[in-house]
Amino acid sequence: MYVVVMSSTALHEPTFLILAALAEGRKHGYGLIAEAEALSDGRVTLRVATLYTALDRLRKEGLIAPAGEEVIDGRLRRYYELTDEGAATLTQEITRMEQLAARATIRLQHRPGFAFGWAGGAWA
Amino acid sequence: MYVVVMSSTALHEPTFLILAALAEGRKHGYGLIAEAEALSDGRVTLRVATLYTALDRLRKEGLIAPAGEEVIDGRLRRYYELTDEGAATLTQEITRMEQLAARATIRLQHRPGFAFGWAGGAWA
DNA sequence: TCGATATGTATCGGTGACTGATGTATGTTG
DNA sequence: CAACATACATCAGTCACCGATACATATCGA
Repeated sequence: MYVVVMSSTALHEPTFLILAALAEGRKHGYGLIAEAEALSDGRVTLRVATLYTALDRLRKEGLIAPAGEEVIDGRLRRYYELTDEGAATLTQEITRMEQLAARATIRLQHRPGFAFGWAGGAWA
Repeated sequence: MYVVVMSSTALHEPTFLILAALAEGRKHGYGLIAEAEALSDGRVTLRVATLYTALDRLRKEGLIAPAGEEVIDGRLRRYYELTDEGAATLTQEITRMEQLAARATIRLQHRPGFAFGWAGGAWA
C-alpha cells in the first residue's frame, strides 16, 4: 500500500521561482537568476547563497535533477531540470496560490467600508 | 515629495492567511485560527506561537490594529482589524500571486514532454 | 465531583529558508 | 591593466514559523 506524502507546506518565493523557471526546460545557476528576475518583473533578485542552497535542497527532495554540465567560454555551467515530482509540486503550488488569491479577493470585497472602486462610493 | 515604500518581500502563508481572514472584518486570535483553517480547506492550522508573534509583528508594521476587547463566557477576546495599509498590502500580495501563478502555468505548458492532457499525447 | 476537553491568552527555544559578505576563476571591455 | 560580467561555491546571521509549555475559565461525561 502506498501513502501519498502531502508536504502541504507552502513554497517560499525564491523556491517557487526556481521551479517555475525550470518548467520551460533545463537551465544553469546564473540562467535561473535571470529567469527569476524576468518572472517577477525585476522584483526579485535571487541571491547566489539562496540559489545554491536551494538547488541542493530541491535535488535532495527529488524535485529537480542535474541535467548535464557544459563549458561555455571557459566557464562551467551546471544544468538542472524539473523532475515529474517537481512539476507536480509546482502544479499543486499554482493551484494553492490561485485558490487563496480568489478567496482573499472575495473577502476583501466584503470588507467593511469597501469602496467598490469609485470615489466616495456610498449607496446614497 | 513622497516615496512609496515597496516592501516587495513575499508574505509567508500563515501571515497571508491572517490578513485574508481579517479582510472580512475584525476577529480575535482563536477566530483567526478557525478562519485560516477554513480558507485553506483545513490544510493549514495556525499555531498559537505563530499567530501571536505574527499579530504583534503586523501591528508594529501598521498592517493590523487592535479593535477592542470583550469578555465572552469569562474569557478575554482581543480583536484585531485590517488597516488601510494592511488591505493595500493584501491586495498587492493577491496580485503578485495571480501573476506568478499565471506565468508559471504558461511555462509548465511549454515544458518538454508536456502531455496536453490526454494519454500518450504524441502528435503523429 | 473530578478529570478530560475546548476556548482563550501568551512565551521560550529550536529549526530552516533566506541573505549579505566573501572567495575563486575566467573572459570581456575601456 | 583595472574594472566588470559570468559562473561556481560557502559561512555566519536573521527572521518567520513551530513544538512545547504555561495559565485560567467553562463545559461535558463518568
